[in-house]
Amino acid sequence: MSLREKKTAKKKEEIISTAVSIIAEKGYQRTTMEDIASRLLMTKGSVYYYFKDKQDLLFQSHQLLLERSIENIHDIQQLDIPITEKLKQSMIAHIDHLISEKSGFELMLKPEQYFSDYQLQEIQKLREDYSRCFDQLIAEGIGTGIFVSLDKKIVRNLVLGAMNWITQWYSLDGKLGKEEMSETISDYLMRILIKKK
Amino acid sequence: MSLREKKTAKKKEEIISTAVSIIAEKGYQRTTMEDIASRLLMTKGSVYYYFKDKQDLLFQSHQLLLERSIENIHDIQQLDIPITEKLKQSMIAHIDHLISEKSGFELMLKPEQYFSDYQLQEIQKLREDYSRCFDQLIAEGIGTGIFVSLDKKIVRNLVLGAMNWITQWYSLDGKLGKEEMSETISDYLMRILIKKK
Amino acid sequence: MSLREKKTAKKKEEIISTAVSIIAEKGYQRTTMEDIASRLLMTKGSVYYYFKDKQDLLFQSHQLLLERSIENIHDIQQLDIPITEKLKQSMIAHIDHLISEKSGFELMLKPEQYFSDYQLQEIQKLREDYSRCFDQLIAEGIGTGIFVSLDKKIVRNLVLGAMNWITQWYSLDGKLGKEEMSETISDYLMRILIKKK
Amino acid sequence: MSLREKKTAKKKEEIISTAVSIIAEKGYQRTTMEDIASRLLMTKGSVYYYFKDKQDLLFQSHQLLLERSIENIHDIQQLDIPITEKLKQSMIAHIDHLISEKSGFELMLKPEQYFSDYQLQEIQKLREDYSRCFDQLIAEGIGTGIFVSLDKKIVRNLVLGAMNWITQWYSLDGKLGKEEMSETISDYLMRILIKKK
DNA sequence: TATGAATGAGCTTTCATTCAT
DNA sequence: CATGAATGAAAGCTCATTCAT
Repeated sequence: MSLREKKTAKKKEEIISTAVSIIAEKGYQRTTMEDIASRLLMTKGSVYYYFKDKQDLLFQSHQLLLERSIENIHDIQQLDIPITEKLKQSMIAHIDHLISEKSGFELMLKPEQYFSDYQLQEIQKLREDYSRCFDQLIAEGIGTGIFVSLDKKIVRNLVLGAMNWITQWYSLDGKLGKEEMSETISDYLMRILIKKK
Repeated sequence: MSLREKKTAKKKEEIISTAVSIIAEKGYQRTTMEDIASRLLMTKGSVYYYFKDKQDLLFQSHQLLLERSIENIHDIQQLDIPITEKLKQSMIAHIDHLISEKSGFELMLKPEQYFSDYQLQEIQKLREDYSRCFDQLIAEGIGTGIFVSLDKKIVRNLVLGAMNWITQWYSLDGKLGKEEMSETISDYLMRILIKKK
Repeated sequence: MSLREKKTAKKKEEIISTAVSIIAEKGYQRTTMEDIASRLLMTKGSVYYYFKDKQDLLFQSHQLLLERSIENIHDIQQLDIPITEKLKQSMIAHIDHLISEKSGFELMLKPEQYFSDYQLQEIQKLREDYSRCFDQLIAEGIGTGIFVSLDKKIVRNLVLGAMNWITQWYSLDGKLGKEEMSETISDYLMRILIKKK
Repeated sequence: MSLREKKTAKKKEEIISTAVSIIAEKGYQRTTMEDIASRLLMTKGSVYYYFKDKQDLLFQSHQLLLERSIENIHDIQQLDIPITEKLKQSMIAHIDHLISEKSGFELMLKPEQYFSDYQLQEIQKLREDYSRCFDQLIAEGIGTGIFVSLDKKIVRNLVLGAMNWITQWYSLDGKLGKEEMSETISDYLMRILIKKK
């Protein structure tokens, strides 16, 4: 990658990161190109130099977030820890990611409204990658007899849903700190899978 | 209520119901007053005869849905069945409501972006009412020693989140029917609370 | 005039009087038929029973006000008092009328914007009638050598303009009462015409 | 001021000047942004690039006109001519300004209907500045014994009112030219103040 | 007569997008 | 590369007016 390309890439990431946070605050529709540009001390025109259009910016933003999430989970899967621990760590990572990015939760809801067919495919691929990570952990747990034998897709969806909802009710000023909260939540959710003696 | 008033009320409900379903499909911002009016074979002007502005229509729609949900739950609470059964039935009712209304999940996310201060208060009141129903069931279960003694607010939020997410992944064309699905999900979620033997 | 006709006439005057005062407050364009109807505890539809359209209501309102002004002046002209006194009284009557009606000063400005050709003619006729009264008084004063021989049309216009402007700056809470104010103003304006000794 | 800024400022003045003249013709409410834009061979959108909204355009227009009027009067006050002459020149300047700009007389009437609180304050400040100029001239004339000792605020208001009304009756096609007319009017109005021998 | 309901033309405003410089 | 300026399509909303009942 040439110096120029690096510079461009860096600028793009800068824009994406700003876009993500504004969109997370205000929602996609309510976020204007002007909002994004002005927070970056740029002009709208410049943003269009880096991104074809608003949707493209959105797409690349979403893509980046998903890729990072997947990396997080992959890293955890490499660790040499018990399966229950792996699943818990994955949950905690998911929660942390959500809270720190307050990421475009909105986009998760109706991606087909925001993305073109091609983009949608890419997004779906990434989502499936992500889901598969969880599925594998669950399957492994069931296989080794540690988890109850439930429908793994349903469990995965329930767990992800329960976690995604957190951004709606968790506020930092509450009594529980971020770490305790993640711990507690993952413990509670693990109860779905853990065998009763 | 006079005949006139009844007719007006009916028309309002008609509009609300159409609005709800279009907003559920396309999202609030993407739904135009024109969209709503034309599906009702009305003109925009007529819709404005019944609702002050778009936001007012949204507010009243959301309010109605919440009120209906609360009624559902209240009805279940009156039943003479064991606490576990009550909680399960409430979950099933919640899921059914979500699926049949495909209701504005979007609005649950950032109500402060959509509603005025006064409206927000009303909405919060209703939401709290609703949450409280679940909290009471959980508290009762813990009190009678049937449920594990977990933090009831957190459990409630996890359960609601897990259910709300359903609209994102559940499609009718799947293998499981609506009833089986609700059953399965509520069973799985009950596992969080049910004591291990 | 039958009873029915009388009732209708009375209702029309009621509407006109309300319309005049709201239009005086808010201006013609900003005044909606709804404003007028609701202050009368009527519905828009009813107002349309009495007046063809908004413009017609405006026209008849304006006409009525002008006719009343003309009557006032005519009455004064019949009095058996010196010419200077007659002119002063006329001024005072004009001022009183303005202040009590706060009447659609706005309409005086660009009648051609508000009225149809036919209506405009009627209005012009009345205005000329009114102006002529003043002109006659001035002409008489000049003829009898009491007033300086100035261009009577110009003087008349200056005097009327000076008076019409009053509504812009005179407020009842000032130090001068309504009567003193009319007195003072007419005195000052008479100075234009009164001969220097 | 950079070249860019100058260009922008010029464009703004261009828009203002067009807006002023259309508003003077048709009134504020009847003037649409489309009217203004199309006379400038622009699109509405472009006008909104320069002015926040219609009201803002109105405000800046009114402000500019007032500022120019004040400058005119200030210039005259600097001249080394007798007080009577100064007052007459000021009147003539006022009349000329009115006729050439046909300025938004409408706005003078009910500014509180058109402007926001902040804007109203600014406008009031300018109006007071302007009035004060006249007041000072009158006061000086009274002080030096050349003018009769009348209430200077009332005289000022009468004089301004008489002049403002001119736009209603003066038409260029009359027998008197613009200059003669201004001369005559100022002479007549001066008679209010000039001492009788 | 009176009215509730409906209509539609017209207006203000927003904003993604383009493009000459 | 960056930007100021311009554009135009679309949206929300208002309101005079009509009309069946």
